[in-house]
Amino acid sequence: MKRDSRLSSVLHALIHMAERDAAMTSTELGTCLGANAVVVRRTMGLLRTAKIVTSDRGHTGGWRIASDLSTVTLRQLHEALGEPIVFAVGNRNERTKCLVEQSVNAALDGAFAEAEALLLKRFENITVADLAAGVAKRQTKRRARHKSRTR
Amino acid sequence: MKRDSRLSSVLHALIHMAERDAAMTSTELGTCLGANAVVVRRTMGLLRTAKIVTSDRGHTGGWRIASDLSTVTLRQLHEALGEPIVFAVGNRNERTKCLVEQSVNAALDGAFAEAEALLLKRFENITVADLAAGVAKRQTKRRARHKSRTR
DNA sequence: TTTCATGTAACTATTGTTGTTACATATGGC
DNA sequence: GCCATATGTAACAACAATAGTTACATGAAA
Repeated sequence: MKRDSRLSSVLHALIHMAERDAAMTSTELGTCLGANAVVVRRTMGLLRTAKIVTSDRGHTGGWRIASDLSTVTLRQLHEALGEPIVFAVGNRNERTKCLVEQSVNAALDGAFAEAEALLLKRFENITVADLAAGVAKRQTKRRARHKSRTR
Repeated sequence: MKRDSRLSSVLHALIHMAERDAAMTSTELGTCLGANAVVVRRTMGLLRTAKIVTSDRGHTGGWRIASDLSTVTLRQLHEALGEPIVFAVGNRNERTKCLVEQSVNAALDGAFAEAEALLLKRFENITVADLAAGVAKRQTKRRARHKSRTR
C-alpha cells in the first residue's frame, strides 16, 4: 500500500498556517507541501469536520485555524483523519477456526496492540504548538549559522 | 496497500509442519493457510535462504523444518522476510529543505521508531516453539470442552 | 457580474502483497 | 529410461488504500 502521509501533511500545513496567521488557500498549501490542491481540500476537510480549522469560499477565502494549537494533540489529528490503520503488517485471516492460526493471531495482535498503544500515547503528549516551537528553535539555529558564515 | 501477512503465514506454516514432523508440500500448506501454493513457495523460499527450512523436489519432496524452533524468534522471521516496512503511516517527504517539515518529520520519526523498537523487542522474546506450546494448550482446552459436552 | 475559492465526483497513478498461469527443472519410483 | 510429482521462477492480473488529475457545481466578495 502507499503509505498514508496525511498526518505529516496536516501538521506541516497547520504550522505554516500558524506562522502566517491569515487564511491560506488550498493552492498555497499545496505548493507548500508539494501536494495537489484537491488533495489538500480533501484532507483539510477532515480537520474542518473536527472543528480544528474552518474554510471560506470566494475572495479572501481559504483555510483558517479555529482552535488553540497548544490543545491540539497529534492523537486528535490522527482521530480527525479517521484513525487510519497504523500497521502495514498484520494477520492473514482475522477470524479463523484453526487453533494454530488463532494462537498466532493472538500473539501477533498482542504485540501490535502494545506498539500501537505506545505510539498513540506519544501522540497524546505532543501538541501542534510543541512542534511549532521546535520549528522556531531550528530557525534560530539556522540564522545563527548563517550569521557566523557571513561575518 | 494490501497488508503484509507473511509473518502470520509463515508462523502458521511452521507450527503445522512441527505438528506433522514430516515434509509438507506447498499445496498442502496452501490448503492449510487458505493461500496459493506459488505464494507459499515464494514466501517459504525466504525462510530457506535464512536456513530455517529446507525444500526438496520430486516424490517425497516438500518443506521440512531445518532448525530448532525454540531458537527461532519472530524477530528472526521478520528479518528473513526482508524486514518489511512495519508502518502504513509515514512522512510525506523524507528529505526536505523546509524547516517546518523537518521538525514534523523528526517528531513523527521519533514516535514511530520508538513503537517499532518495542514491537521488535517483543518479537525477540517470542519463539515459534512458544507459540506451538500455546496451540497445544488451546487443543487441551478444546478437548476438555468437547468431553464435558458429550459426557 | 465576474472572479476566486471551496466542495465533490469520477476517474487514473502508485505501490506493495497476493493470486494465477505457464513452464522449466530436479527427483524418486516403476 | 520414463513418468508422476514437487519445487523454482517469470510474467502478469487483482486488490486496496492514498495520492493525483480533470471537470464542474456552488458560494462569496470585489
